[in-house]
Amino acid sequence: MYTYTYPHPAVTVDIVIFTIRDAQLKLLLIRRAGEPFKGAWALPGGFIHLDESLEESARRELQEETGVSGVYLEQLYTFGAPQRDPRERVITVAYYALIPSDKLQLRAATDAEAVGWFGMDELPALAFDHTDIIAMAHQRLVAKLDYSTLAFQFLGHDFTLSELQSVYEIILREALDKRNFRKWALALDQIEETGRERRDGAHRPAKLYRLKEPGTVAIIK
Amino acid sequence: MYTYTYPHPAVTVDIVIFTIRDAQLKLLLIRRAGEPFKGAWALPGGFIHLDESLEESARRELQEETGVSGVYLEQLYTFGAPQRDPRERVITVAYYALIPSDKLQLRAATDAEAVGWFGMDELPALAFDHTDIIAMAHQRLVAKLDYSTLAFQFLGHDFTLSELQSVYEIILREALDKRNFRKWALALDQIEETGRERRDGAHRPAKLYRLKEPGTVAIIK
DNA sequence: TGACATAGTGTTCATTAAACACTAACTTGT
DNA sequence: ACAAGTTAGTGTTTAATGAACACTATGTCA
Repeated sequence: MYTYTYPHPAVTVDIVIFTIRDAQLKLLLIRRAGEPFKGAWALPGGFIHLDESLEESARRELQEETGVSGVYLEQLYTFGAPQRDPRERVITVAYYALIPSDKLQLRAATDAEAVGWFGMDELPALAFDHTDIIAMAHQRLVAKLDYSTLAFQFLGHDFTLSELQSVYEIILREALDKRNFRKWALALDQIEETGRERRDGAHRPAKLYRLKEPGTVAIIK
Repeated sequence: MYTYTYPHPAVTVDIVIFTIRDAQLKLLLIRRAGEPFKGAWALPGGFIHLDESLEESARRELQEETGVSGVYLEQLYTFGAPQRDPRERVITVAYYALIPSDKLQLRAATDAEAVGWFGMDELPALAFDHTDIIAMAHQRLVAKLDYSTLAFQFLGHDFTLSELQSVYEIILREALDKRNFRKWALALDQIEETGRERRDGAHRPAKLYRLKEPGTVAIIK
């Protein structure tokens, strides 16, 4: 038992984990095992430990749910409406993470049927205020495409320009001009040729590029 | 006494309250009355009440410290390093607020010597991690000038274009071209002439403008 | 009525963004 | 071996936006 002289809220972290899969922007949901909202889909998350920072909590949850580490993770917003959890006052610090498609295979079927990837258009009913959290994460993601190199984090260590363009087109839901896109991407001075090529299918092979500073998301313009 | 079956952190809100005064961007600090950091300057803030939302907590603190309400307030970031408060685990949800200069006179001397306005260049040593919080708030403020009409919130109900330009110059710390600035400001389609003028001093009077939608901060371009 | 101080006003030039179509290189099937 | 199919790769022109720049207008006050 833990006692305090004044009331304390519980604090959780929830994570919106985005990836690109089957030419769609998808996010990871887990099916709730217990009450409240038992059986409903919800964002992965959980209570923070008192000896870890908020980001450490988020990375721990991310690791537990997907097995991945070292990916892009950013604090999104803190949600704390008094009745958002029917049990007690729970404040959640929401994060969002971007996972490159090639890290996904590592953990195809995690935990039987309790976890699933959902496209933004096919979200099920969600527990708590998780619909709001996802909406805000999506909004932030789209906004950041405009002024940062965030989207590069969806790609693996090396990638082709067509793959990069495809990430943008999927998230923005619009076709982009190939020549203008390539000019723009190269002018950012964030990527360089690896010297190798990707060949997959009956067509000309594509040059592979890599980020000059893989971990970094640059603010542009 | 309040007891829980697992440990809970304490949750506070802290507010970076910006205003423009004496041709400087300033923020409000209060001198801590109790331990820890007794006597040090700190951001206004306090523990949340369990029956109010985070934003309500922030507005309550803002009201208590400055007497103002109805001003721009936005959640900034949540800080939760395990040792940021020596007493117990405290997570703080930081907000920032912008106060028009003309609302300031209402509360010239609040609480004797316990409160003061400080320019960004003359910040004293601060309690907790408040230096980090202020740095992030300042960064956000500057960034938002570029893509929103946030800065308009520093002005009163009506204002001249020169006053508006001066807000930008103070925050950006650079001189702006008058003609380009005016063209830009009018092209935003966010302000309109009131039909009145401000006359103050031995020179031509300036037209007064007002926001078309006073409460709103528009995202531009 | 002249000196002073801030308000107000357009044009030119440079940079950036948007539109647009063909050739190159590989695989596969005949 | 070559034709068909598929994706990779490449420049130029035009429109829109941003940056630089100087003078006149209108008030107050001595």
